[in-house]
Amino acid sequence: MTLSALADPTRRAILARLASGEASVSELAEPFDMSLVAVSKHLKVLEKVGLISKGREAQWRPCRLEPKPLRQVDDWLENYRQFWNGNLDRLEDYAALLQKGGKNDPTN
Amino acid sequence: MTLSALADPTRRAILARLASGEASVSELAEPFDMSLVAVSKHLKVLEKVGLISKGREAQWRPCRLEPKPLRQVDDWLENYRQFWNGNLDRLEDYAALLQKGGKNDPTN
DNA sequence: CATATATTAAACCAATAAGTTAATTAACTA
DNA sequence: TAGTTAATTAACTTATTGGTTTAATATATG
Repeated sequence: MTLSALADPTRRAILARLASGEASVSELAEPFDMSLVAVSKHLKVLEKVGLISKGREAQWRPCRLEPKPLRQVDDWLENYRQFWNGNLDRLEDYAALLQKGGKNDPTN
Repeated sequence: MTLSALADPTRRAILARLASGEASVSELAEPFDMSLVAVSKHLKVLEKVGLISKGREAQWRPCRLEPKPLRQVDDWLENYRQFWNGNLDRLEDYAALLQKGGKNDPTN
């Protein structure tokens, strides 16, 4: 679910924008060449998987980044990180490591 | 692309399997309750984004995990890692700054 | 050669995703 | 109260996705 939400470039751009602070729906929509409604739907997707939360301030719904799902992706990646930053070269070693501390898939 | 490929649980399970060593298409398909053809298509998706590569050995196509795209995801996550492994909740601090009319740089 | 095995290709189908426009709800403002 | 702004809901269209079954392509072996 989280990874599907992250699969869309518009949604990733929204997250990047929110990394520099809260923004309302129309502020978030402004850079994109699509309707406000479309952006609102993207925000709903992000909200459903917990990547953002929305507040209420008069008629605005300030959105903010919620990092927990991203941290879960990071945790999931941990299973594979040994493949590129490790000193290991052989698959058998990876297997041993994964047997020992492998995490299950937290992202679906 | 990469994230869309990772969005499917079957494909993530395939990657997890390949983390413990090469496997043929039918070996990879065995655990799943779907046709071999379906798994073959999943492998094609993974191959297209570079998450796996296929060799040739007689009539078998041994698949192996290719870590580069995963490392790119890891690099992308780096932009957000500050939000959860820092010693302070930057988002809440940033919100507080905005309330006071503070400046606009979340990275210092 | 004939047949079995491993895999891919082609054609098809149902469900989902991403977008649209039009209508609706809610809150502020003159 | 009337009108404007912010955002969501509803209904719809089109493209993509994930699966199916059947057919084709290689490769190995009796």
